[in-house]
Amino acid sequence: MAKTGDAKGRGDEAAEGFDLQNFLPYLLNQAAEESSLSFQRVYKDRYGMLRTEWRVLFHLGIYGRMTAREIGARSKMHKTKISRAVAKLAERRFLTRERDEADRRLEYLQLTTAGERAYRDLRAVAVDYDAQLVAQFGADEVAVLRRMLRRLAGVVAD
Amino acid sequence: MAKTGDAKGRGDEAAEGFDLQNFLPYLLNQAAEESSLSFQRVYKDRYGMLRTEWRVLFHLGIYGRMTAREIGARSKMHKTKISRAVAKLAERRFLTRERDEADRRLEYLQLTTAGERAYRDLRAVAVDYDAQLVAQFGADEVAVLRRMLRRLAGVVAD
DNA sequence: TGTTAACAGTTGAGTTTGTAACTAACAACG
DNA sequence: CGTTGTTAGTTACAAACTCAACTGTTAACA
Repeated sequence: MAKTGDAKGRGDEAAEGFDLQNFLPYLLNQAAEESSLSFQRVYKDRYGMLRTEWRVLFHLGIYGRMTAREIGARSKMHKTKISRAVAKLAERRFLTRERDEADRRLEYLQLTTAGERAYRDLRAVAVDYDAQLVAQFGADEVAVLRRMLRRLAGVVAD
Repeated sequence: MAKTGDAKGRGDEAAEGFDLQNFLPYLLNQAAEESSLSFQRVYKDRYGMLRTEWRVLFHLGIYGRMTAREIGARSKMHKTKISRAVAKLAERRFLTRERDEADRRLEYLQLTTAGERAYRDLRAVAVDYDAQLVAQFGADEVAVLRRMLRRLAGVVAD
């Protein structure tokens, strides 16, 4: 009933041929889910982490000591997600929290040695993943893909 | 502390410069979330639908009458998600369920007139979105992006 | 046939997320 | 100072998701 076979002369010719597999939000979600799977398995099985947690771990690992607010600004994750992720990471002794005495609303987060170790381990996996990807698609194509994704994500600067 | 400033001579030169904004699973998730937002607002506000629900709606709208199993095969959504989405759509009279008498495990799903109407409405929004995207990025780049995403998603054929 | 395996779809328990309201601390301005 | 507004971060509750177990049905094959 939806697939009429002759789409001409109805007033919605362009829409008739609509393909879900070309619709970008859908396609992006599919690709994101698929590409996350292998990496997810590692941080989940090896450290019992959730997506939000490895993200926080990586932010601290890469950029160093910072507050939850700064992580939110960089990652665009909602503050409640970050709050819970930080609580879990602290509980597992992957990070320490230190109150800013000048502005007592702020709390500086920093990886512990164990946190650093986990970060380096997972980072190695991520680097491998990227290398594999470049090998499969070619460096140029991957560069184009990254550039477009960054624009889509609305990342202006870092 | 993580950013040492001189990464040479440590044995992990490649990893030291690791950038989250280049890591594809992360980048894909960011882009997917961002690009889903505007469309999500429409199907949520206008029909009170969830992501899974518009997906089922679109599968039936585009490909016509089919079973939940087929939707799962095409979309790679888990069957419990589909089951619940179908239940909601049926409750709202957007689709009808019809048992296959030859194989009574199967249930054919089909959009009602109201379901068709909702589908066409949302499809128009999706088509607009795509047009806007092509205008912003250029048809060639969008084509490249789609092709790569399809490969990443592991879509072999349809 | 009778038994066992496989499949379509549903349900339930536990976990994670999203929204909004909350606490505590600082800022601005009369 | 003191009221009002804003910000960092947490918590409560409802909605949604995951995973495993379940029902009902067909298939396989001894």
